[in-house]
Amino acid sequence: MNPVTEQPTAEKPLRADARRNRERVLAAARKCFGEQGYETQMTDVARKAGVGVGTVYRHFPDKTALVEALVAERFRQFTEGARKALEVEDAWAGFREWLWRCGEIQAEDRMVCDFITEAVGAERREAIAEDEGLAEATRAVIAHAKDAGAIRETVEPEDIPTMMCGLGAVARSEDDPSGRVWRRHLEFMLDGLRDPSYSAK
Amino acid sequence: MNPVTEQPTAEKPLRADARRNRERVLAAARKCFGEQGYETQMTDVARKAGVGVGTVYRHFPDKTALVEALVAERFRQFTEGARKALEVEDAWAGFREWLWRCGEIQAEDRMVCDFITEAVGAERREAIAEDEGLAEATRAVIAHAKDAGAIRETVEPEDIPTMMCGLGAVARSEDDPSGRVWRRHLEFMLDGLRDPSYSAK
DNA sequence: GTTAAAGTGGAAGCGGTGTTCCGGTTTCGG
DNA sequence: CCGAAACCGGAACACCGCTTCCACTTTAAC
Repeated sequence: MNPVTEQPTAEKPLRADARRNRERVLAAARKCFGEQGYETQMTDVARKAGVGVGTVYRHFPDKTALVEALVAERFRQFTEGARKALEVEDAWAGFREWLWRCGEIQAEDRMVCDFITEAVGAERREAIAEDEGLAEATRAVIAHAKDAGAIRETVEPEDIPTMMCGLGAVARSEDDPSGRVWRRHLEFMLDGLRDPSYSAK
Repeated sequence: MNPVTEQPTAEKPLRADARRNRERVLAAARKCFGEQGYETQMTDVARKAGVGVGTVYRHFPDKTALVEALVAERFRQFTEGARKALEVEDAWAGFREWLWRCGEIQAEDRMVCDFITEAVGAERREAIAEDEGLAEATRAVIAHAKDAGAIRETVEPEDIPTMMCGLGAVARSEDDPSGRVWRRHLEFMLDGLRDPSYSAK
């Protein structure tokens, strides 16, 4: 009744069919956008999900909202990877494995590549990174790696999104089915970040 | 008269006004595409050039043809830079300056970034690189740098287009007016390519 | 100066994609 | 079991940008 009490957090339970369809749409979207990136059409998603376009729009106000929902999931995975990196014994190994994981994720999801390399304004990108705890987690990993002397002192947290941008552009390349190209690219970049005087403990 | 003699190389001199307009279109296109990349509209180019769209289409069959004409110019600059790299005394300095120059070019032309990172199929990209002598020049620079021990033995010519792809994605970023970000990125990549045991002669 | 060929401008055509709208259907509390 | 509310499907709509088309203008050869 009181419009104030239920203003921002107005969580209303979805009807059974609605909840099912929402999942179907999300699953279909993950697949379509993962393969075709931003150029995926809303109609494709609807068809794949076995629902009408109207249903897609009922759950997501527009294409951007759907895309951001998908991308947020991926960003959460990036964050999770960063947390794991902090727990690895050897700081360099943790750092390296984290970026590697990020590469794998990009390689198997064209949408996240498109998103990171462009597709939407930088503000949204940063907002989502912040929301999903990625910005903070990145700072932590960098600090940790620096403390251990694993990466150069000149490396800054902001260098990571930049690298992900470059890596994303490479990873979404259509003619790299084996992933050989992006792996080489990442390998060179890691060499550029590593502190030359570091040796695993 | 004989259709055979003038078949493939049928160079007909353009009328004076046509030649003038062609130049205007090219100049306008360089500016528009340079700033806005592939999303530039044909109408924009026409307006900027002070001609009708029809005139643009008279000189270039479609948008792709216009884009490729512009990009070919840039690729020629890449090639030219590579040739200069071979003449520099210190192999590492030559190599480094070349990639730096490539970065500058990408930073001031969003279209070439779009082209290198996507926008068109890889076949066209490779075809133009071949046409403009870039592929060959790249092989030469890599070989030269390796001979001098400036870059790691593991570096291959194909790694350069890959790096340019990543660099292009970074360089076209709208929020990097000073170029600080792409320069840092390139610097790290160079560190990854450089042979650790090399010292300038 | 005359005329045929070359060139021009820009309105209209067209294909493609995100989004809306609403008659019909499903859910679920009472 | 009933009815209101929530939900669904997909045709229709709206918009946008590349490309075409042709009546009109300019060039340049004779």
